Amino acid sequence: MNKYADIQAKISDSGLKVTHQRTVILEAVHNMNSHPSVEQIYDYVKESCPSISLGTVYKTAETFVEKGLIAKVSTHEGHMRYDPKLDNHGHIYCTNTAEIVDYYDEELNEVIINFFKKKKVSNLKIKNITLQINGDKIDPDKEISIK
Amino acid sequence: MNKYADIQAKISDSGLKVTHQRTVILEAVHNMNSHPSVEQIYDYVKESCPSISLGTVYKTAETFVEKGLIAKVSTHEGHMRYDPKLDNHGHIYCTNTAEIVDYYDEELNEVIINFFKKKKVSNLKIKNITLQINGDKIDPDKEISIK
DNA sequence: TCCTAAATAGGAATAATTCTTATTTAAGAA
DNA sequence: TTCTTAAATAAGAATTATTCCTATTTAGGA
Repeated sequence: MNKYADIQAKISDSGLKVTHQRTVILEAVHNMNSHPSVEQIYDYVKESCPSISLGTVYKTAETFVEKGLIAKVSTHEGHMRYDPKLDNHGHIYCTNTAEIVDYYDEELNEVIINFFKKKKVSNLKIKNITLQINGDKIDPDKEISIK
Repeated sequence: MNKYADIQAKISDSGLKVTHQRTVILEAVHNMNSHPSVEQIYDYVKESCPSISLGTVYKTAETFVEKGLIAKVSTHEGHMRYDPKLDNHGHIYCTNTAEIVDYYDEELNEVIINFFKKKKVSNLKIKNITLQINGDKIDPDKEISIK
């Protein structure tokens, strides 16, 4: 019984060696629920892996992005954050609190997908499409909702 | 007859002192036609203002963003670039060449605007909405087109 | 022309990220 | 299981990006 079994399966399936560092880093990105930065991942994984080095976290996060295990999101300020969710969704970035909030809308997805079906982008191999809303959170103690 | 007249009017109208540095920096962002980075702006303006300091370019670019004279765009890699165009448009970011290409589509604009009219985002003061397509340019010598 | 608050140059300080290399380790082969 | 080896990691140096500090300069109003 290994609580990391599914995480390790993902790493292995992507063709990477399963190391303790990679396991805890991928688990962190999945469980932190906050689009963490490298530094935040580092702080989190030090609990279960105190000797891990920051360089390893940088390198591993990028490796996971290359392998399609996680996604990266760059904030309006140009800071890199990581996201375990690989499905189509948008991001709200709060410029005052640095929070990233996911939002899902099937209709909006469809409209965008249809747009790029109809229009032809030539000479470009599209990797991803991101719709990001940037703004200030008005009351920092309350949630942002979209409905 | 001052070739900077319109540029300087913009600076002045936004409530900022009109300095030579600000003038050439704003002119650079408008005329470089390439969503330049701070470093690129710095190299460009050194021609007409050799003693300008890099710190001034950093500070001035951010000041212009605050005043709404230019926009900032963060690439998929988290690097900051500046954009003189303030109207609604999307960006294609080429991950292999670091180019940013503008694209305009009235229909897509409308769809997105309508979405945010219909849906209510609460507790957020929206500053801007960006739709960015990230991908590799296939033939680096040819243009990207969208039609 | 004078005055003053704001802007700038220059460089130091800090932060973010990548690189280097010796050591360790995963995982396949024997 | 043990051996082998290429790949991964730790640690910290190096590099790059950005901000900060302060003395000097300057725009623009009085």
